[in-house]
Amino acid sequence: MQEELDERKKKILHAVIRNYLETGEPVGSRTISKYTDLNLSSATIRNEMSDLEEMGYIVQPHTSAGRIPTDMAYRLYVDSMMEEKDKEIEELKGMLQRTEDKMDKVLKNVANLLATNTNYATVVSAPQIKGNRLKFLQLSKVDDSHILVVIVMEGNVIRNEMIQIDEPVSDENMLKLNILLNTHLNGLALEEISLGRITALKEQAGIHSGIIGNVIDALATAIKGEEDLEVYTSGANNIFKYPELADQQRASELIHTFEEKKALAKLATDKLSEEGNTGIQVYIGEEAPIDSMKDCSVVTATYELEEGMRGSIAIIGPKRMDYDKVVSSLKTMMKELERVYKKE
Amino acid sequence: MQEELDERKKKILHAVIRNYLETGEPVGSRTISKYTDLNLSSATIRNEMSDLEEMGYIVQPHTSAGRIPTDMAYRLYVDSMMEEKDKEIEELKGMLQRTEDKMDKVLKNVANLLATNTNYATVVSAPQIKGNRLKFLQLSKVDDSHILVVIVMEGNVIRNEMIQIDEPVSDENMLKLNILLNTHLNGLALEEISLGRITALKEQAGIHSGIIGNVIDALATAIKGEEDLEVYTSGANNIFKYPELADQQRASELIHTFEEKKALAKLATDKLSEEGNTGIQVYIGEEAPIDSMKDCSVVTATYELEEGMRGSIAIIGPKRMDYDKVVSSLKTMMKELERVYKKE
DNA sequence: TATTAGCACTCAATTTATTAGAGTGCTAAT
DNA sequence: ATTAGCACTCTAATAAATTGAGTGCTAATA
Repeated sequence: MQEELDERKKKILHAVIRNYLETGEPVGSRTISKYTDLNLSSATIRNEMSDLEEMGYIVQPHTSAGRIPTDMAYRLYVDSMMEEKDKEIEELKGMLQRTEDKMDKVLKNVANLLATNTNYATVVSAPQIKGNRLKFLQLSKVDDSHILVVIVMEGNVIRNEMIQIDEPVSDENMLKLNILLNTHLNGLALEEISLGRITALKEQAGIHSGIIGNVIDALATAIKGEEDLEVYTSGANNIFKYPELADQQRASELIHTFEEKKALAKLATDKLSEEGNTGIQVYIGEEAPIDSMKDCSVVTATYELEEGMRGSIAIIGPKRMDYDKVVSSLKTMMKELERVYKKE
Repeated sequence: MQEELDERKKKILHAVIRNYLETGEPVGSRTISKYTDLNLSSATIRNEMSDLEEMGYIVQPHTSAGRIPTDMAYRLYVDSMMEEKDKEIEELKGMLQRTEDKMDKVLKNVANLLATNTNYATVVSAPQIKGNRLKFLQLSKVDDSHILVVIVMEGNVIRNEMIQIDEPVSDENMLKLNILLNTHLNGLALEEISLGRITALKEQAGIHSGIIGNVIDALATAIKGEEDLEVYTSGANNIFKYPELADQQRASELIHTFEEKKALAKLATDKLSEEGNTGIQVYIGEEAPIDSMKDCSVVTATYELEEGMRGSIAIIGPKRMDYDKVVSSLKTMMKELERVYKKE
């Protein structure tokens, strides 16, 4: 299909897209003829548009209507026509400044900021830990039948697990257990905790060897829990601002997807694992890996807090989303996020 | 206004309500005349309905339409006409059986179950701790500039806080700090940690008195964090199943409320603090304390896991919700929840 | 040869008119 | 007290008419 577009066609296509982004209505030849600085009559534009349609960049929803851009046109637009406009989003900067240091609050905040700033729905996934190495363990006696296991992993991710025990453990023994476990397990990744090691540990634990098993289980569930990914969403109701998404069927599905969050997690991690890609991805319509988003565009970005701690942000809106703004918002936010977070 | 309703009027009103619950359409006199076992002609019904309208129990959306119940009628229905029908919901039982022991997972699960079972939107608020007494503290050295504070409160609620320190602390000193803090603070509620106590602690801490301040701060934020209430939602998209709620305006507002969760938390705790009320509350229309729910009914229930650990569940649907089912679902769920949770 | 004015034609969307039907209130008969 | 019967009302559904934005094509123009 598409031969190269000459300069004029590009300009016209650009005008059609921009106009459609603003209005959400099909764009007619007369509009373009007035809108652009090309000074061409509507008839000429019509001819050109006819060509563009043939090439697959625009379509008519019905015979006597204006044109709307196809996914292909958006793709072209996103790939080549995008101009940065950082200025508008400078305001975002510094808004993160005085936030708490609790990661979940920060991320929730990021989602909110982006959602209100862009008027699209936003998804932020918490960073995943790559290696999942154990930094240290801390057992504490809660009461005679419960022990609290605090697990600190690399990147200072902390998990708590409560384990039940049959008979009380003396304070000295608690101390011994702590030392025993830490000397043997610290610095290990989950995969490295072999059955052999566990048996060795148990032998050394003497009377309380049963507890070792419990601790290992706790460790496993904690690390596993770490894997099923926190996701923060905001601005889901923004979809109602775009008629093409707001009808019941679609809205219901989208809201459901947002509530479920599972599919979103997938979306977030999808490109995340790929090679050193800190870039920005744009999925247009069917390109998105989620069914309910067939009529949306999704822009995702990957951020990295420290080596191995990477999460992602996705912004979901109608296909006619303001790609420029979204992309630069994301860029600013990511820079800001990394800056704030790395300094502490 | 309302004088007492005679038996027949009650029956007719009941029929109107039930019918409207099912269909969502205004109910005409003929329908009632066939539907009930009263064997009255439509004309008679008409007369009675005219009376009921005058009394404020039903209204006509327009002159030549059937009648729909007013909030007052729903109120009457809920207060006096409700029959239990536990059977249908037996299936709910046991579904909680094999869940994990992580509170948040369980509650999320409860929300899901109720939402799918009732087809209404569901909100579950995590239990709040009444006294906020400190069970014990545990300081652990993470690295030379960070100490992890693990805070265990009554009811085995656990919080982690990371504090920064200027100079490294030796292992012995860590141990001393731990003992010092625990001997002085255990069993205290936040309000009881006076400035006097803090100063005394600092004196005894010697070189590391600065850390004491940090720990107290950590304690404060942890307990404060405990206060701003976790809320789990599910089935928000159920509102699209009821045309009277599904129009853009309303849907958008509702979804927003659901996403925000703040207002919901309010809703949940609203009646919670009141006297030993383990009962079920029904808010109809304007009765609800949330603006966006003017056209909804809200049924809330309070559950108690152990002394002082109380949370609440709310189910939100159209005014014509199936009150019977919702109430008995809630009852079953609450029993189940308390049973499962109290046994461990 | 590229551009443009002009015009007939198309088709969704809006408006207007028409009809159908559900439901009421009232009256007179039972 | 109840009910059959009928005129009346008003929404909702359907059909018909109108509007208007936009197109494609052709012939004139630069």
